[in-house]
Amino acid sequence: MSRENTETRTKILQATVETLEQEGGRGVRMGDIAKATGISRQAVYLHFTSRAELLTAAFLFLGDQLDVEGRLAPSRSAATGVERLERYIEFWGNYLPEIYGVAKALMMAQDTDEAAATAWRDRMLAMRDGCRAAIDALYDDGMLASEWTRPKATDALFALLQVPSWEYLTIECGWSNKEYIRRMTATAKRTFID
Amino acid sequence: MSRENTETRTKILQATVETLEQEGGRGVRMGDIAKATGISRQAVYLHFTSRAELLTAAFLFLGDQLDVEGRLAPSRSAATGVERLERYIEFWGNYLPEIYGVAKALMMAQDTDEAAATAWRDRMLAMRDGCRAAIDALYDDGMLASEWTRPKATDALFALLQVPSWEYLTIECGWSNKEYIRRMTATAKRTFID
DNA sequence: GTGTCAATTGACACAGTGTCAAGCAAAAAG
DNA sequence: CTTTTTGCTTGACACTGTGTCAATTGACAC
Repeated sequence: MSRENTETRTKILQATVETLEQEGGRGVRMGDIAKATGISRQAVYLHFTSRAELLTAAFLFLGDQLDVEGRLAPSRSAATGVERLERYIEFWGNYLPEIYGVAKALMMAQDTDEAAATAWRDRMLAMRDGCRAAIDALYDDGMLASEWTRPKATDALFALLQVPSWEYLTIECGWSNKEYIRRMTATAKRTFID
Repeated sequence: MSRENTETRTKILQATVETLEQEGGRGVRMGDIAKATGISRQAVYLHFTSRAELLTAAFLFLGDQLDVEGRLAPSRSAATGVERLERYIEFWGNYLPEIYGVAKALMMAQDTDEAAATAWRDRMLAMRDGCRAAIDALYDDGMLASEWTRPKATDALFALLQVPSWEYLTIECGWSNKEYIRRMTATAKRTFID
């Protein structure tokens, strides 16, 4: 498992990300990834013990490539709670389409694979933390609507931003990503700000 | 396929519903359902051509058992748009936990099975219609917030009520069902009513 | 008795994951 | 310039779960 940072390992991850992105996360088998990488199926297992581990690694790999930390900076440096909320939703709305393929595959693997479930949960907890920070910032400004406690508002904001919800609105309903961000921001502000 | 309404067919559906409810829709195989029914695995295939067909039939069967139509009546007979919205969310919040097991199984089958995907989509379109009706009623009362068109508001309301969102808030975050209904109603009212 | 129908049993094809062992080729080490 | 090591290949195989097929049984109907 995970023979350090071999060149091949990176090529596998790259191919995984590309293939999943292309297929929308659906129906991608270990053999497909091997073929896309240009190696044998068994070679993939020399670097990743299981499909779940590969998907998890690919998700983290993509996160690095996309510079999540850098993208979160505008939200983190916001002057007000409202601004922080706005910028966080904007980050999320721009980030989601880029991770969608890999995220979808990991979500789907969740159903049958315990390891994938844990991995996905961990990743989502990290995202939830951004929601918590935005809500806390609102609260510190005295702007959090009185009906919400901070934990409940965090739960609700994160629920609002769930992947399936984005999936439904953009892919199913045909909303543009810009519209998704605009309307979700408006909804969040109406919901959480007094 | 579907040899009319044999007694065995009903027993299979009943066992399917119970088993899925019990297991939260996860990890239930054709053989498990056969065992729960007290028949052989092959006998199940005498009544349902595929797992997808069985799950779909179980979903409809459960819908009848739970009297969806009857439960929707309060929302349909609401005097005002606001009331209609409130009652629809209340219906949905009480309905969802009861169908969760079967719904989850059908949702999961979606990922690999085209027939299951279509079946689930159809069922959800029916539910979406309730959202549309509630939004239309609001609009007719002149209460729909100016930033929303009726179709967009329908999309958004339905997205708010997605199964994964409910799943997250109740199962993951531990919200009671009552709290889910209360907070979702409040959120919807803040979002869609001017 | 002879059909017919529902269900049983057991075998099997198929897809996909994951494992194992033998071999091979090129780089590293003596 | 051999030997060893490393990374990969090839091919076979176990396992799980779905769906199919054929032969058989048992009951009830005519």
